[in-house]
Amino acid sequence: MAWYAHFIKEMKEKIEAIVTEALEAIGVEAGVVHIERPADSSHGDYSTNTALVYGKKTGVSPRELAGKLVEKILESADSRLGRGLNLEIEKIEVAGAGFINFFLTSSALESALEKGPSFLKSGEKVNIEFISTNPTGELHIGHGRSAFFGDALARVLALAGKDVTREFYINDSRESNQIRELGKTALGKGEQYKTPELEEKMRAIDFTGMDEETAGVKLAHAVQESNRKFIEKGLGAHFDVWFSEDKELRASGENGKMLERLKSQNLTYEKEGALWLKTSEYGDAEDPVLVRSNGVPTYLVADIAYHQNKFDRGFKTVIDVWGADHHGHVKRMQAVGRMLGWPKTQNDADQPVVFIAQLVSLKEDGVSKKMSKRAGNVILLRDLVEEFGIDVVRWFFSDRALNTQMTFDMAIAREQSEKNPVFYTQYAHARLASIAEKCKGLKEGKETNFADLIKIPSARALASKITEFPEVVAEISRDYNVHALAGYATSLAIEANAFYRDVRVADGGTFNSSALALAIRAKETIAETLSLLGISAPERM
RNA sequence: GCCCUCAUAGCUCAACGGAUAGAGUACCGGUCUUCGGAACCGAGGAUGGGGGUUCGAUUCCCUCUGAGGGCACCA
Repeated sequence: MAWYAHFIKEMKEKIEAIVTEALEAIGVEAGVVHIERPADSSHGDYSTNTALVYGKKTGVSPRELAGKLVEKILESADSRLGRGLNLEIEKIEVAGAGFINFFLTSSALESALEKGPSFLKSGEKVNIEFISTNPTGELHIGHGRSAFFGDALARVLALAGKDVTREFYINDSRESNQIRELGKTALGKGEQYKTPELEEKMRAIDFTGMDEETAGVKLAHAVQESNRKFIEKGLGAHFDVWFSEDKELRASGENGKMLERLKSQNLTYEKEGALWLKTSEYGDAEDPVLVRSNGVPTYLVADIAYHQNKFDRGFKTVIDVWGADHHGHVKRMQAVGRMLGWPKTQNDADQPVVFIAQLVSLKEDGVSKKMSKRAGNVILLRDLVEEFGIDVVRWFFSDRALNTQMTFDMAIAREQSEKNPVFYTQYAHARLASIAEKCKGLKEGKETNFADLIKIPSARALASKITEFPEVVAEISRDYNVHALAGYATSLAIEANAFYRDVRVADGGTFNSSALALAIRAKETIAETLSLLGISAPERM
């Protein structure tokens, strides 16, 4: 945990500690102190708005308070923190409305770069379920959001030290209407879900003698199998568990057990021949039906049993990534969670933790259209990947927040794919790789120490930006803003290109060793960030 | 009718309540025998309307307008 410890546990927290201590020395009761990474490198490596926040409480102007704080920090630095502070922080200044900016010494930056990133393993068991498309057809572009968000989030959480299980829930219960409809189609008694691809799968199966449910499950498994292959090979998303509703909840009797439990705990009642669940007593808008009047359970029984199953397997955090068309179920499942006593998250939030991916709408000739299978205007994820490549598609879906409403225009997608920011980032990586390769055949030149190198602003900005990596990962593992990865990768590429412009690593027959080391760390950090997004970092393009 | 989400540059998107609201793309001007020009530098261009809270609001609250989604004995 060297680098992570150095910069999060030591540097960031150390600054937080000395600011807090300075506040107390002035006689201010200190609460939360925010330490940030300023966007502008001229504002230092770390920055705090403490004086602005506490200025009013002390009746002093923010700038004046900031000045006092800096004075206290400098005063107590040697006695309280020893010589360490002087070795790591070169300059503290008051700027703007009253910000206090901290500039690291070159040796602090250098040692951070040398140590490289590593993370503290918490081993907290996290389950993340995503995609979970019905086994009635192929994945379309709407599934792309939850697919790439879930996959990248799982990668980030795993890197941040959590024990992550990625899970896919297969809605293959023979009791579901979808499966029955699919069965009808299989037996030639319906048209639901029929596509050329589905018909091809139907021809490969002998349905004679099967009832609708059996035929539906059979066909669903064929669809599921090809979807699974596409998800793994085409999308590069890996799942640890493929959870079959039909086998592991219905056939195993878990659904029945859950139903009995709900009844015995007096959480249900009968009305109009159906069995209802009292979720409204736990914050839900209205009570849903658990068992229909025809005796068949609804999806809800299985969904409750499924989530209970996850908690029973020891997961502390249970995450679901759903489409916006399911957002109405969030409150319902969380009401069930309170009902059954599912544990809260570390931040005392309800479980399951649900992320809602806004739906994707289509645009053609400037006109918005609703994506509809029946109208035939569905864009399959498969087609997108085939046309643009997985890197472009992944970036396209990952560089924006999950709650943005994206409209998809194929013409714009084509135009943008050629000038996609992902190429910009990959290009910066390839360039750095090329430099490193070139230096292998050269001798080390003179006067190449790091302190001199980072006198060049772009070199310093690049070094500082690289050291942000573990903080970016840590922050995403807290706030789940996966799209910040794309932004970080882009800013790394921007800094790398500026560095390339200002610093010659290889010149004549020799190379600058500290510049080369910085270039290599930049290359590795870009690659690692892209890899969290599931995007490749080619050595040459 | 009720509920959820969203509205930022011509376009696609950023911005823990903070510093001059940032990128990419498009358009305009420049760099140019390059450690890889898929690059670099410069210019113009934006917070839907109206209130409120705050030292400070794109961000929080209210309201209006517009867009998407939900409100099944479908999943």
